[in-house]
Amino acid sequence: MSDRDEKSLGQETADSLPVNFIQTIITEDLKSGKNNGRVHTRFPPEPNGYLHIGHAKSICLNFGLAAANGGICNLRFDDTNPSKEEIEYVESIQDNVRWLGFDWEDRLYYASDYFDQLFEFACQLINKGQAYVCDLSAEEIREYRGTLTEPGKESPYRNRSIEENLDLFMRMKNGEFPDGARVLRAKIDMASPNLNMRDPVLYRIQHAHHHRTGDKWCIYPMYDYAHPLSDALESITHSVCTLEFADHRPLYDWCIEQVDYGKEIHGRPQQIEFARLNLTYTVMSKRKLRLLVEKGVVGGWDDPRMPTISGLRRRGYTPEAIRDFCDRIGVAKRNSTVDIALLEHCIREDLNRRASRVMAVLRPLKVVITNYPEDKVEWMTTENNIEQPEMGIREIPFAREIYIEQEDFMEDPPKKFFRLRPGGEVRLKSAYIIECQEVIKDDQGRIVELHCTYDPDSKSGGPNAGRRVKGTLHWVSAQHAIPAEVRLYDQLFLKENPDDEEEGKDFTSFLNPDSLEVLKDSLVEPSLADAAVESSYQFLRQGYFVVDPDSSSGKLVFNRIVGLRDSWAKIQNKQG
RNA sequence: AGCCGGAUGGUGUAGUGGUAGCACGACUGACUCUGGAUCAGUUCGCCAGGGUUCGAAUCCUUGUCCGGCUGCCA
Repeated sequence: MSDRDEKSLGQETADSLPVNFIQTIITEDLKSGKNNGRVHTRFPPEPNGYLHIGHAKSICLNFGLAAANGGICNLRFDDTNPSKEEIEYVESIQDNVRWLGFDWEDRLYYASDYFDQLFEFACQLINKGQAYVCDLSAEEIREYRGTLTEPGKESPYRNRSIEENLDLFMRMKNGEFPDGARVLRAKIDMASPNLNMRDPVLYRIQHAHHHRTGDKWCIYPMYDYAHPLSDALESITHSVCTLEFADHRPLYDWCIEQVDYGKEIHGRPQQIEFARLNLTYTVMSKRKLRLLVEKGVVGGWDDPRMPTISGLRRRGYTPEAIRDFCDRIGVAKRNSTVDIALLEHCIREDLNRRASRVMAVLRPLKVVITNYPEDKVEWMTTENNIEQPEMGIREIPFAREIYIEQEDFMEDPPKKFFRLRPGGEVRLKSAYIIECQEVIKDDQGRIVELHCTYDPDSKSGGPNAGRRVKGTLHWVSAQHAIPAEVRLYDQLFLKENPDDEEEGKDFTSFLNPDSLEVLKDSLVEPSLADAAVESSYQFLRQGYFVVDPDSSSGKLVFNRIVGLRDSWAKIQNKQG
């Protein structure tokens, strides 16, 4: 593991990476002796969808902060709404967090673990006169709440007796009332400028089957009530969440303050908000991602074009690259949109170091080397990673008939085209220099084959290999190459900010129709025959590719993770 | 309109009263049996006005702009 990898796991933060404002708060807390020097964070996903790269930021932050300060981090499922949550999601979330490289050890919790205590706490609030059962309908509650500028008005049920509230709440719990008939509300302040404090709902009736508690409950606590108290019960010290919860912090604090959950032993958690991650050319909301899955725009939550952890994994991103990315984007309170190019940089940097170089021809063009013996096969030596000599060398077969990339030949090339042209010379990587003698075309005038000659004196590694030509091409031997399917992925959206939905358009109208191109007739060098699923390679001169789980014995499928930086493409763009 | 946040190069992020830095991108050039990688270099910034101060991105003030909040979602 590199230095950076260790750092991002939090074992080492002292050097290089700038300290974020949350670490500053923790450092001060540690100095002042707050929480007895404990640092305890949590990652609290709701199991209603797959995790995405934005969650990775939160995961790295929470686990990283804990580890960097000698603390611990819990994984807790915020499963307070059974109508939206599923077991599939709790499993995928655990997989994702583990795969990213984080370990919650024995601290896997569910908000539903606390339903009994949460119920007791609610009774406690009722007994203190700080909560009441309200019979207003959802619409009435909305009307009574007032607006941003006008205060709300008190519910007619606000001053029920403690006994009546207790009785009603118990009967809510016992299933005597239908969904929506009554709620339990906190008695705070209907005139508060903060709408969250205008007697917020604490419990609602929902006759729904819960994936963990089954049919035991038909009342479920709201996030604003369950979250602070779950934090408290887990002795969380720093409860890190995203910006939109800042307005809820007074309510968070109210719950912590009013409920007697054992502050002496559990302490008081502090909520701290940071800005969620946005990425160019992608959407991040679970709702929109789910829509893409449900409408079949993509193949599933793990489609390689999705910004989900599962999607990135299948695309070929590594945990190291994702953690590095999360380290680099920083943590602040200002909303911002990170350039997707930074994510791509991170995976290129990681794979450049680790991936073996191999030869693969995506769109094959046949080349016959006319002066090369018919039956001869030479095994050429080539390095697995020229910058990492310890990764070793391997042998690749060379013969009279080979394939090169279609785009590496032009009959009438523009300026600065360093590849093969009629009468031109080019080196075949780790083999010989060849010269193009003849272009063979079919009836329609399409180029189907090239006849070339090779310079026997130019063999790579040989005594006379020093002769230089401008271009070097990758290739595969026709008789040895194995077929492969290659899936070329591109951005899912054409618009930099797909959330910016202009008049009448929704984000799906910005979808990139060419976000996936499937190549069925690609050819790869024979050493790849047994390539394992999820192993990644650099296809020389082209990019990084990973073996997709759709592969089976005899049928290799590769996903393009990311292309190499391509200065030729830039030149072409400039030339128009 | 009320409350809460926030404004530093193209993007992200440091700097907390003393020379505005780092990363990504872009652009030059060197090197190259990957038009990759690497190396060297260039370009570009403190939202605006006023004030405090020897000195302000930083403190005060006024304004502007941006984001969030009116679920029995989280």
